[in-house]
Amino acid sequence: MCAEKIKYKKEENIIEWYNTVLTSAEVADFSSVKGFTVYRPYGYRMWEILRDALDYDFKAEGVQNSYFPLLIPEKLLKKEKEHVEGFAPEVAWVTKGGNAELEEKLAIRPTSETIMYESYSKWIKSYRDLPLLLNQWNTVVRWEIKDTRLFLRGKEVLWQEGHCAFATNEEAERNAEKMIRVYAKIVREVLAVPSLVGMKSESERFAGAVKSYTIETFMPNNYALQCGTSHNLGQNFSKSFDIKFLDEKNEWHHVFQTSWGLSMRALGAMFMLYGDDRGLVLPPNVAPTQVVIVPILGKNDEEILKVSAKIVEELKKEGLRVLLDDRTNYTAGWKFNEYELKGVPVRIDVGQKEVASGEIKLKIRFTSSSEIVSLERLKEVKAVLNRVQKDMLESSERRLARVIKEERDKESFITNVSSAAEIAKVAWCGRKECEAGIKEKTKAVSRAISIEGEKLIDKKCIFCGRDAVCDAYFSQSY
RNA sequence: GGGGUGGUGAUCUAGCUUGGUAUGAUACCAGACUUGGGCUCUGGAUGUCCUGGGUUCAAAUCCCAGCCGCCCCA
Repeated sequence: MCAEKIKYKKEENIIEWYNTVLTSAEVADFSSVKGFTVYRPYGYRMWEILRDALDYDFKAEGVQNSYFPLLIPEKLLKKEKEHVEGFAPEVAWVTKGGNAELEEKLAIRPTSETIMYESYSKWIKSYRDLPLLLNQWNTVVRWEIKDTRLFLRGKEVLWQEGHCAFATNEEAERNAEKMIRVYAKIVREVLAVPSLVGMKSESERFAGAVKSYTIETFMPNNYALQCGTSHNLGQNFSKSFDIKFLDEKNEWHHVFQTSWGLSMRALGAMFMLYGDDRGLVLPPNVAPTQVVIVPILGKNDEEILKVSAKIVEELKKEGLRVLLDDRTNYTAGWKFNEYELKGVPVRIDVGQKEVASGEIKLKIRFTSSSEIVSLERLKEVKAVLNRVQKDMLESSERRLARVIKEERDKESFITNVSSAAEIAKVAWCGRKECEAGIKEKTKAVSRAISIEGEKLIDKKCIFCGRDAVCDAYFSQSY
């Protein structure tokens, strides 16, 4: 309803552009609680679509949904040392219940490992109870000091967290890697966002994990954005929380665990990647409205509306998400701009011309081009949407491939990473001290360590010159 | 922590130097007209001018104190 003109250009002021586009497209809004976002129906619908796709794959892996409490007692949170040290600075606390001070303050979950694993220790007694594969869709609160960006950085995050327990390290490792690949696949297929899949370095690893996997996507300015993570927790938590099982030989063992999460941030990455100066550009697979029909009224209205309704009906039969905007209090031109702002992938105008010719034009948001389809062959619309989805993904893949550069020269590496001219792929020693040195020089950290098993592009670490043990990607991060 | 800058109907904003009871646009409501790229017209509703104090016949405007926001640097 409030389509204000976008006064900012994406290239000139991406932050203002981003905020204006998301708020005026009615995706999200700011609330009076600083750092907390309101997700409006149009934006929430996209989350639902992404969520359903993920949930489907989780269930295919045998994962079940569950729900654990929002509040975590302080001593429970403190049970795993590294974990609490990692999260302590950004935990929000509840200290009062009604008027009474609580005896023990309660943390609003920054993540649910601790509260869930307390239950796990009660539920897991035998090898027959394993694997335990649970997920929950919820929100977590992290009191980050840095300023808020809709979807990308907020104090309350909508996400899912999966928490699995296994009898062996091998199973846990397989699960952690499997889930990161599920994330990469869904983000790619639904959001048309390509990502780098890899492992986190020691200093970037999740607090309490043995190994962390990540999918990293990239903003238009080449800054990396972590979109999803999957952790092999080893036995760190099972030892702190005493999660043990008896095996076939009647011997006690601590379980091996994983946790993995993907948040709404992935949508933010998609908005950033595809939006333009006219507004959002949504990939068809995540668009709440895939096709909008705008009747051009004036003369022969009855006929025009009849044809419009028929198109809607046909497209719905094809399983498409269609909207007919027959409001009379807005002009056609107003609607054109409105749906471009909202990023609707395909628009069909139905006026006298179309009624007379029996042909309609599909206006494609992503390419700003048109395509003629006969009213008799509306099934083709679906194919057009699929092609748009594919084109979008391919364009981003090409861009990502262009931005990643293999660096062999230290000075060139420092220069190019410092200025965010590229994402550097380098041979690296993997040491914490070395990463700290790189960070000091370039302000960049490692985003992912390759797990694709390709050969090292060089034998010596790009930065410190010691023996390299991995290929790593370095870039500025959001 | 240091420096800068700002706070005016729902939103953006003019007015502030030189005090005289707040301007314009958008959005909103009603009606008419219109609909092929953000129509037009008429009418309407909406203000603790950040807060408190001071000066003055009179303060959005000047003075003092405070609160809040944003930007830059550490």
